[in-house]
Amino acid sequence: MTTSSGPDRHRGVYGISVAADLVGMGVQNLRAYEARGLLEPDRTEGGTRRYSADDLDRLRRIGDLLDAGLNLAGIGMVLDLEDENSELRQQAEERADGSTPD
DNA sequence: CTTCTGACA
DNA sequence: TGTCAGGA
Repeated sequence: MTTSSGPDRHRGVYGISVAADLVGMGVQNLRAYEARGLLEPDRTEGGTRRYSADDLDRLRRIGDLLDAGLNLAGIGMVLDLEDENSELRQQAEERADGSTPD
């Protein structure tokens, strides 16, 4: 298990500067997205943002949606719908035990 | 690292 | 509208 680490998908430990570098954006952009409600990274005791791998993936989605011509307001709605759709699909998977409609 | 304000494409 | 830049 190597130091019994929890799930590494969420609660990742990425500082805002490293997260901004990974997504190729400025730190100010990441804060602007959070101000618009596009994502909500974890906050440490000192108030520093902690971006997880899931947050990094969401930041990349923001860049793609921005390139698609959407604005921060529209991106927030899309992200919210995508998150809801993912959850609905997961619940549907639990009900369909081994059906695999595909 | 945080937040705010200012200016630019 | 979104991004970049500076200063506190």
